[in-house]
Amino acid sequence: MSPHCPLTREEAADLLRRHGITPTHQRLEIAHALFSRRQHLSADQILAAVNLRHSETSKATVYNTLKLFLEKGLVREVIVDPSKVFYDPHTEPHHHFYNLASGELIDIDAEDMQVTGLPAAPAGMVAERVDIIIRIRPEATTQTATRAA
Amino acid sequence: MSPHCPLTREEAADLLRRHGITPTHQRLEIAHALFSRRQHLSADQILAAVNLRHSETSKATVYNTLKLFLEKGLVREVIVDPSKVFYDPHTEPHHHFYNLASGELIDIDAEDMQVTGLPAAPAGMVAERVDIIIRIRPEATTQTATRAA
DNA sequence: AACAGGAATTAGACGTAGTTTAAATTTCTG
DNA sequence: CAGAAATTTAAACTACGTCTAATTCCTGTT
Repeated sequence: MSPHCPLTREEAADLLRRHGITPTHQRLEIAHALFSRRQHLSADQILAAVNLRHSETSKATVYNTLKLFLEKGLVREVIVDPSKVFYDPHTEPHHHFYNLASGELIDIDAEDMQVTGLPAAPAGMVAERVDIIIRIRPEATTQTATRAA
Repeated sequence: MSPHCPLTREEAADLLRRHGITPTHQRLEIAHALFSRRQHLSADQILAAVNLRHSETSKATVYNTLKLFLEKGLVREVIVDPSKVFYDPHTEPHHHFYNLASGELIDIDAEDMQVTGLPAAPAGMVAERVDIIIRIRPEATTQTATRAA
């Protein structure tokens, strides 16, 4: 596992600067929320986390900042749930388990996996990223839908 | 390529009945939209396709029907775009290219590919499905964001 | 044909994630 | 400090999808 420590404000500011982002108060708060805990959070959850004590950051800023972080390669979007996007502070190549029951995401290191037989991208296209999502669910809770067929 | 012919109303009705779905007029229209063209459509596009000539099917029915088709295993959801869900009439195991520029989805036969080193699902969990999405984009249009870092 | 009853459909109100806008505030620079 | 540029903000807005309650359709019975 990579050592993503709780990180101080100094370190967070440095991280932003290294990515060409002016470290404002709000951006530091958001960076802190994402990088201190090692989790996948939705914009909603980040907004809540940042304003836990006293409201100090607006919804617009959270969305602006996440988009900025995304462009600068600081975070990744994880699109697994039709109702919301998750932001992933882990940017090295990796994949995900997605727990359908709880909505929880679990990282899978890409090094452990091999994909062969990947077809080439269509003419004039380049592959930007390969995402593997394994949707999992509790063993006991069997869905009736399939059995009915 | 599997032979998904344009299919007559008779065949469509049969397909629905085999999946335990009462074939109503609206459901046949929707099935036809999905299965005659071999495409991935959003609910929006299906609504438009079905009502091309004269409006005859409501938004609520399109959503109801797609959910029903999903439960009965007639279609699959493809979640690649944060803003809308695509419905895929192809239910055999396969994966997708997702064209970030155009929003177009292209099937990749699962037989051609091999994934090794897939970790086991966490205790008490079963894998329901493995989705592989290859995000592609036009070669020429290079994004500046990565180079800036 | 009349009718009862359940399934399917519907318009329109609603909820919610995310975007936009225009103004206010902060930050930077000379 | 003045002025400009960048950032943040509240609030209005858009769009996908859901819900509700009423209506229509279908099927079997008499």
